[in-house]
Amino acid sequence: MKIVTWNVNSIRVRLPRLLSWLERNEPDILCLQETKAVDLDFPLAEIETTGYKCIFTGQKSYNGVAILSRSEASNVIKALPGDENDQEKRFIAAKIENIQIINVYVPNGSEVGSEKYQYKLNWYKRLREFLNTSFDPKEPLLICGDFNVAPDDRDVWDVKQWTGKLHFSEPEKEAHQNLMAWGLKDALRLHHQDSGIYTWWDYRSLGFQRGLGLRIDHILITDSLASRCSDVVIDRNERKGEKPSDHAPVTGIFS
DNA sequence: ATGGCTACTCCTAGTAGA
Repeated sequence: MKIVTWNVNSIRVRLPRLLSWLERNEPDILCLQETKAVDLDFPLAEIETTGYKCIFTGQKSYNGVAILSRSEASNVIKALPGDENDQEKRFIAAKIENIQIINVYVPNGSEVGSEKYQYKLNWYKRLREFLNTSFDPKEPLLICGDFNVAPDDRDVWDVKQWTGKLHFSEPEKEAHQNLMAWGLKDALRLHHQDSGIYTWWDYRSLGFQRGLGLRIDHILITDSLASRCSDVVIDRNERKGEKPSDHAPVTGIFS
């Protein structure tokens, strides 16, 4: 069973690549972030022709999340509790194939110390509270997405350069650790310990060509799923060629 | 030393991303 997270950076621009990727990789569940389309503009018909079911919530210009799946999703939730009126569409969750799936696009944070940075830290905190009140870490639960945090020194291309910077500041890393402490494991780190494994590369600065990236897209799983997880693979090839997203798809493989 | 690109919008310049 393959469960994927991919920040597509506009589902409309990325649709040809998305459809091609689906056909070649046949994931069971695909969590997308930054769809950047209101629900009326979401390319549902094109996706449904592939045979995938799809749930989504979007807004104009920014954010937006979706889950594609082979089998039907149930218990769909499209906002964190209390955020039902928040314009920022960053959260979608559902039960699929007996696994509780939570797909998130954590706020970027803009600048350390800014209002948006506080919103990011607070968003993390509310996500943790949602887990506390809604689920049990003994359940098979997977939370994935673009977390906009590089968890440790191995996940940035230059520790010295990134120290204290957005995505790698101590409060952000603590917020991420606090989320994990609910009872989650970083699926990729169950299988790979190397530094320099990235999921995002800046369009500017030729980041990809120079090997300068960050690992900010994660698949976090409870123990009962960790025991079923045989590997996590990052599709770096998808960052190449015509009109790539700046993020690569990250695939968790489960028995 | 800087900044580079991409995608968005009541669109051709300003905002945001990370």
